[in-house]
Amino acid sequence: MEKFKPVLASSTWFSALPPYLQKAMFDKMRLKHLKAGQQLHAKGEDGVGFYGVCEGRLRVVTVGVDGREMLFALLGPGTWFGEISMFDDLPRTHDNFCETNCTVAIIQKNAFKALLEQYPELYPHFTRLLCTRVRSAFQFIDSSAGLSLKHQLVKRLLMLTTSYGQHLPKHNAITLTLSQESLAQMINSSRQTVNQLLGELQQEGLVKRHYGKITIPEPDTLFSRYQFI
Amino acid sequence: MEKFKPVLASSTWFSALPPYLQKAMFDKMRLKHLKAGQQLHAKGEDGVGFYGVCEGRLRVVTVGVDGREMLFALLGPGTWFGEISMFDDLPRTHDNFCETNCTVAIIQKNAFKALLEQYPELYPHFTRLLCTRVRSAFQFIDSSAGLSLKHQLVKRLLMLTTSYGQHLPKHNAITLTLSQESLAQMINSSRQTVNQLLGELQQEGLVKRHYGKITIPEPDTLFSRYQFI
DNA sequence: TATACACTGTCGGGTATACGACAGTGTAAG
DNA sequence: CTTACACTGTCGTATACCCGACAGTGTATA
Repeated sequence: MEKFKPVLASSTWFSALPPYLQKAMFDKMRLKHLKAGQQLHAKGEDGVGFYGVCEGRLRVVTVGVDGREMLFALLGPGTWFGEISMFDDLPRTHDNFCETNCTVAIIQKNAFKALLEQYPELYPHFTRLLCTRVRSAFQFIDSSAGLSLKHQLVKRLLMLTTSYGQHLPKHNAITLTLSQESLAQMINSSRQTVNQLLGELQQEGLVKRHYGKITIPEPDTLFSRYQFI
Repeated sequence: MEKFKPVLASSTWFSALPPYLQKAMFDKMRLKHLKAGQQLHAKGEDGVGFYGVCEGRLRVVTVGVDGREMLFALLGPGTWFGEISMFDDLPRTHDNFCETNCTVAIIQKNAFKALLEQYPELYPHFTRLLCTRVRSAFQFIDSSAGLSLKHQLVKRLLMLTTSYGQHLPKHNAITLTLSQESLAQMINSSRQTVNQLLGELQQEGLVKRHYGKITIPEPDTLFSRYQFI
């Protein structure tokens, strides 16, 4: 447990909590280990807790009426999630699988509510968290509606660089570990089309394709080239 | 002012507030009148207040990089909005225009923060509101990603019936007042295609097309036919 | 080293949908 | 009644994208 505290505290959200609240939350946590491929929770289930990723990577997925599954987000170490069902007592919004072996910290619903009761000053912090959820959902909508696939792709790449590379200086090269297939699922496209578009971006010198990886030499350049116009 | 209180209280969110909190909020409100076409706020502006619609209808819009604008939501009487910028002090997320002449109630940011300070028991109510925002954003994403246009269209129609017809029994016919053009903007499609798809739905007996209106004789039937499968 | 497997790169045909064009129809104002 | 205008209904063409197919390449395991 002790060894994961720095990871959990690396979240920009969590690190804004005053130390005594961080401690209060740590005290309510329990660890859970999951194998690759295992499901943490399913869409429609009752939410049983609030989670933080200690190690490994989780896939957040929605499955459309046609059975195709869309990759909604990748959750890496230091990511907190699952608070929505804690506040409105409604079912989970997404399916959630382990991509690798994972360790997650859990604060059970009872413990969560007890925390809020004991420390009502937590509320402003959670409203902040909810606001970031809404804003990233809106950003997601912007990026998946009405734009050409190429723009969608670029936007998604930039979202991935900021969520994974937030501790790094932005002007450094960033290498994303994900297959073209996964990228395609994120923008509801096909692997072949993604390959094609990445090829174009590579010719423009904005990305490099590797086996199972994509590197972005200068995220800023990619941003300024495609975010506008 | 007095005459709009019942409208503002008809919101399911607001009506869940205990009477003394409703009164506290009413006391902080001021009315503002706007002409058709006028802009209430723009994406990127600082948020100056929390709003409630008294009369008229507002259009919430995002404009993509290609300049095409997407209709995000229609806000009718009894709708509350604008709380996100109140909590995280970041810019507004969308453009916001009056479709008709409108009257809106405003709680200025200062007054809003004072309210929260005086009545911290408001927090759980606002977390509830934020949760509904996140959930409806997720629903929006589900409905605009990876589904056939026909499914997207049906989902959007059903969303519109629930947001406008929430006081009516669900099994009654509902008539939506919006052009096929507006519908097309909502799902990032073209008027012609929407016309075509509505034609198919009409042949299936699920909707009727009128001049500037669409009626859905049995929302439940439409739901059960298209929400699944 | 050999074998299996996952991922990438590329081609070509099929399809959904955008978009221009134009005629028809409801509605409002003089 | 006439005129203007917004909205609807329906073509045909162009095109972006999906998807099957298959060869090539990186990575892991025995």
